[in-house]
Amino acid sequence: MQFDLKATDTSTLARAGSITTDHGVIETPIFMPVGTVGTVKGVHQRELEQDINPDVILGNTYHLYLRPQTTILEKAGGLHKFMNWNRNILTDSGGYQVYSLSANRKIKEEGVKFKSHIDGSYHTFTPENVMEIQRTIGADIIMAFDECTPYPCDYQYAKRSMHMTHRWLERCITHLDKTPLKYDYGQTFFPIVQGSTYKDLRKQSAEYIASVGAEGNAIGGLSVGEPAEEMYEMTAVVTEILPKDKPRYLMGVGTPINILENIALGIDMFDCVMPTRNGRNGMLFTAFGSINIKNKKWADDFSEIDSMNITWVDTAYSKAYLRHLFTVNEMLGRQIATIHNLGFYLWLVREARKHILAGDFGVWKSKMVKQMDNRL
RNA sequence: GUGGUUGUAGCUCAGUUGGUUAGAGCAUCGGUUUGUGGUACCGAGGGUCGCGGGUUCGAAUCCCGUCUUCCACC
Repeated sequence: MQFDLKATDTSTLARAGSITTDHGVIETPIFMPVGTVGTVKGVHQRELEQDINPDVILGNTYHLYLRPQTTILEKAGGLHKFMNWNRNILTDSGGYQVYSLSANRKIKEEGVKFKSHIDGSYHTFTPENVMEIQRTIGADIIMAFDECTPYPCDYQYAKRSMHMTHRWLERCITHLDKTPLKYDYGQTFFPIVQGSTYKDLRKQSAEYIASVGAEGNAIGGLSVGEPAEEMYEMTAVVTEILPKDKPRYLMGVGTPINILENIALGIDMFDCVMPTRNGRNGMLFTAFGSINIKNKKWADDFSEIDSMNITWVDTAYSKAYLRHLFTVNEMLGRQIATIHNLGFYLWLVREARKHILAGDFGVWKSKMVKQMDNRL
């Protein structure tokens, strides 16, 4: 993997760069659509490639490990071939699922014992087997196995957890070095900064993460319910320490505004379920604010979904028709909303990149944040 | 015509020997969603219990009349 920093904004810490892997170039800042179980829910490959057109999507170790399971993925020749996606894939390690499955797991130094949400069977994730699973899935970028702390989180727990995540990181790296690549392309590994919402822990964690010299670095444990201001504070502390010549990935963020604010703080990569999940539940994101398409006021509004026409669905369907599809619970409604939202998110980061390259990102960002902070 | 049966929220229905402010599912309206356990979740509005009378401290519930639904028999 290679990272080229093309430009840094004049008034903010925003950067434009490009990541090159064996599956192509990722222009940053980037938003990575989430494709948990080997599919970006509700989106055909053709729409994903041609209309939404991201350089990279996300997969999930926890879900893919449970189904279809690694034996199938190995027979398929890896996730790229299995799902017919020839661009980049990043896999999350399962650390977040351990957090969200909180009622059904036990975290110990050795690893995490958890109960499958599908059939109730017991499994264990350790830094070692998670590395092996990610080798088999075969994503271009694989993530360290970490503990994502909840919010709020008391200081002592956050500190202990952070140190355990650091120890797990060493085990991940040691084991990865012993585990050969399974396919004919490379994989790169990103460690994850933790430390909850405590500046001193974030600083300490960022310094430790930076010291391992990975090709890219991630920030985890945010966007778990903390106020946005607190998230920005943590990002600022961490990006100051993480190396400038390597990509920085803020995991799980966020709203369109969160993304712009964090780009301004020097983040290069994002992923979030929001455009897909909220889209499936009737929420549309636009450059002028969000829309709940289920609201009655759209029932006889025959105007196009989004006059900006970022993806073809925006002008192919009216608001009234899309509302009708949600009212009658037709899957097409969820598909249209998902395509629209992902199209918008990708447009947003591409615009951000353009403005960073042009040197006027700060001004543009302020205008967009004000404009998008609105419920239509 | 006779006998039985039915009537409770927009719809389909619960509602105990009569006992607080008559409930549910669906529908409607609004909200939530941040490294996807999400076809999800939370909340709100909506009822002269067919109608009229009676018994009772108290009636969706018991009695009478009437209208209505469906069934059977003439």
